[in-house]
Amino acid sequence: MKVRTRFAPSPTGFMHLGGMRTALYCYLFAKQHGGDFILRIEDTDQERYVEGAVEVIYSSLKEGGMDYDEGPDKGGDYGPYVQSERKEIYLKYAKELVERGGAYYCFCTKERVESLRDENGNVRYDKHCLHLTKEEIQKNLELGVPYVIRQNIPEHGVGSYEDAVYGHIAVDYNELEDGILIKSDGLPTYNFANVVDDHLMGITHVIRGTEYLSSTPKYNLMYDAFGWERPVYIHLPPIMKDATRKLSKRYGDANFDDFVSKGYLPEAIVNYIALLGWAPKDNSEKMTMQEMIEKFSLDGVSKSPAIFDDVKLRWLNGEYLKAMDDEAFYRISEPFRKQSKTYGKYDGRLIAKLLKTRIEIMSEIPEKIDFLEEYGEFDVNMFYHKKMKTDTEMAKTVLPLVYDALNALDSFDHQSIHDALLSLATEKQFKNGQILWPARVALTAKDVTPGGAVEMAEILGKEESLRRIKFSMDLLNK
RNA sequence: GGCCUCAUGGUCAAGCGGUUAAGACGUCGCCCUCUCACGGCGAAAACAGGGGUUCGAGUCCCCUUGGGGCUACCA
Repeated sequence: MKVRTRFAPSPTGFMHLGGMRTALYCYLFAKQHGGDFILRIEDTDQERYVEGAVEVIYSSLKEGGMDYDEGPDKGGDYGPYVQSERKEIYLKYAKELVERGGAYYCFCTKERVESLRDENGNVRYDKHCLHLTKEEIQKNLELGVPYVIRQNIPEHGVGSYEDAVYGHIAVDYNELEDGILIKSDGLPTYNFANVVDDHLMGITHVIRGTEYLSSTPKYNLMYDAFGWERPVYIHLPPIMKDATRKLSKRYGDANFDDFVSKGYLPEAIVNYIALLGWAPKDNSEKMTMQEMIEKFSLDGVSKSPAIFDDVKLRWLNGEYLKAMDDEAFYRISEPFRKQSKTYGKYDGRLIAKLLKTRIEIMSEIPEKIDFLEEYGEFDVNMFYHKKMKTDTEMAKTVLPLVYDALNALDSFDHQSIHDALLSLATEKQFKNGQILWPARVALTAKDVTPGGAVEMAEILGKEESLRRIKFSMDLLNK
C-alpha cells in the first residue's frame, strides 16, 4: 500500500517551527517510502481565521523544500483540500455515525452544559441527550432547535493502540468526554473533520504532535464505528522555547519567515529542526534534504521534548554559508549588504568574500562592514603591538615605505599588494607583522578588522589607501 | 485535581544488560596567524533521587521528584 502522509495546519497566523518540523517529518517519511505528502488546510474555526495565512503556509513549505503532492493550490484526486469547502461531507458522515451509534444529537443549551462543571472546573457532559427517543429528536429537528452532534463514548472499557514512537498507549474510556463532532454552526470540530478527512484522503500514517497522544483512542472509536481501517500513529515530542515553555505561535516565537528575514537560510533552518527530535543512525548533522529522506527512521525519533537552541542553529547556518561558493554568497548576501552605509562604495565581491567566514547569519553583515566608512583621527597607541614588536616609532619608519611601495603599484590587486608588502618586509629585514600591523591600523583606524592589511587595501583601492596612510603619517608626526 | 507521557553534560543527542558513557553546539586552552575570523589539536562537563530484578543496570520493574500534554461548539 502506498504511504500517504499529510500536514494539516490551521491558517491562524504564521508558520512556526514546530509545525514546520511536523511537516518535514511527514515529508521525509512519505518520500522515503515513495509515498505522497498531502497538504490540507484545517480552517473549521472561522473565528481564528487570519487573512493571508494560507499563502504563508504555501510559501514556507516551498522555501523549506517540502513539495507536497496534493493540496489546495495543487489539486489532487482527494480534494477539496480545504476543510471549509468540505462542509457537507462532514455532516453526512456525522449522520452516518449517529446511525451507527457512534454519535448522537444533543440539544442541550450551553447553560445546561455549563451547569455540569465539576469541582475542578471541568465540564463533563452527562449523556443527557443520548437517551432522547427517536420521536423527541425528530421533533426537535423539525422545530429547528439548535443542536450539536456528540461522540458517544462507551462508559466502560479501555481504548488502546500502538504508537510508532511512544509504544502502547491505553486510556480508560471514562476519562474521555462525549466531545462535540459537529458544532451548532454545522461545521465539524477538529476531532471529527480530522478523522473523516484522513480516511477519505487515504492517509496511512498520521504524524502530529503529542498533544493528541491521549485523545487518539477517541479517534479510533470513530474509525471502528465506521468500519474504517485505523492509520498508523506517529506522535512527535514538542519543541520547547526553554525547559518549561513550548515554542508557540501565540507569542510569535520562532516563525519561519522571521528567521529567513534575519538572514538564516531555509535549508539550514529545515536541517536544524530535523535534528530536534530525531537523530540519524550515523549521527550526521549537516544534511541535504535528499540525505534526510534516506536516513530518516522512526526509531531515531525521540520521545522527550527538545529545547530550541538558536546558538546551534546559528552555527549550522554559518556552516551553510561557508560551504557556498563566493559567487552564490555574493548574490544571496546582496540584500543585507545593501543595508550597510558602505554599499556601492566598494567592491561587493571582495566584501562578500571577507564576510563569508565571519558571520553566522546575514543580519550581522551591516555592522561588520560599516567600519569601512568610519575613518578619522584615532589613538596612535594602536600601533603598539607587543608580539609584533611594533609601536608608534616603528609605524613612523614603516608607513612611508608602505606608502611608496603601494604607490608604485600599477595593478592594485590582492596578489600585487601582498607581494609588495611582503617583499618590503624581506628587503628591509622586518618581520611581516611589523609591516602589516601598522599598515592595517593606518588603513582602518581599527584594532580589529575582518581581514588583514592586504585585504583592507584591496577593498579601499589605491587612492583611498594612500590617502589613509598619509593621514596616519601626519597623525603620527603631530 | 484526574488521565496520558517524558527524564544521559548548559543545549541537541548516541546508547537498546557487560562501553574508559559516543558525537555535535557552546565554553575554556593551545597551534596557525598582521588583528578578527576560518582551520587544526586538546580539555572541562551527564546517566534526577530511592528501592528492587540480575553475577552484572544509563539500559528492565516500582516509587518519589521534576517537565510536557490532554481535560473547549481551538486545532
